Amino acid sequence: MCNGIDNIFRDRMTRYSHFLILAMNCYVQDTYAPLFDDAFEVIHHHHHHYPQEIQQIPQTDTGHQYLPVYSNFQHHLEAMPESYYPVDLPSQRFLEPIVLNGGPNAMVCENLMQNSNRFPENHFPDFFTPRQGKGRKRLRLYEFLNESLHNSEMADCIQWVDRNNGVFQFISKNKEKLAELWGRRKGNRKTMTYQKMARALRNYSGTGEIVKIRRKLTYQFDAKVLQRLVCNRNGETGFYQHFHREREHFGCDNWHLSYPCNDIFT
DNA sequence: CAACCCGGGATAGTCG
DNA sequence: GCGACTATCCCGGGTT
Repeated sequence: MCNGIDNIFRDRMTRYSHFLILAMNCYVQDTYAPLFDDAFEVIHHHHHHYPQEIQQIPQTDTGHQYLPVYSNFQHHLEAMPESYYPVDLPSQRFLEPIVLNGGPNAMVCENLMQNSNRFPENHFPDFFTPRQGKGRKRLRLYEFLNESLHNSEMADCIQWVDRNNGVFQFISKNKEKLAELWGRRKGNRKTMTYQKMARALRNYSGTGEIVKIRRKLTYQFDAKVLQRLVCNRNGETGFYQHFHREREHFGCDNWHLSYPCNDIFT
């Protein structure tokens, strides 16, 4: 990476220092490896030239590093000042969350809050929003719909009518919500609507991935497409497998507060 | 009449 | 830079 870019990132790397372990935690899961390749190249370079700044990451006498518990990465970074996840540095794993209420840790709180306030608004999501850049296959609408159909939390938006034949139906009340999620997932500037999403679905009629059924809000996957999607899911390559691995990995009920997939991927 | 459906056509973003 | 592909966006109009 060139020096110019490195200079641009220099200040940012300091700001993000306490966030890096979180990023690395994702990195080792391999799902987001492409997203962080460049970032870690910069970090590595930065650490070589500015080790004193990286060392500003607060650390405790237990050898653990504290990361603030964040919520709502998607639009605004909100650090909760009293809740922190200790991170075991060698393994890069989150430990049980703790509450810091002053004492020797007050500095840690203050430091983290100070840093978190310096995060540029709407910049954090850039790190976590799964881009569809080089080397990553673009997410297709029908793949997103298939994902949603297998997500119980989306049952109020989309449901199988005849699962064996790939027939599904949008729920009228929440179809706009699903469309909005699709738009956000793609990183659209404007809000996706059901009407626009349905237009994209109608485009599939030409290629055959999905066809319209003569019933309200009802569509059908092509048999071959459906088979391929099932194979992909069984191959443990889908997002939700990753989603659940992360949940187990963090080993805590409120893991989503520090790694809010619900927001990231919607 | 509202909700849904349809398709044309311009435009945008990504990828090879 | 270019073309293919896919999706977005807007629209007018048809159907249920």
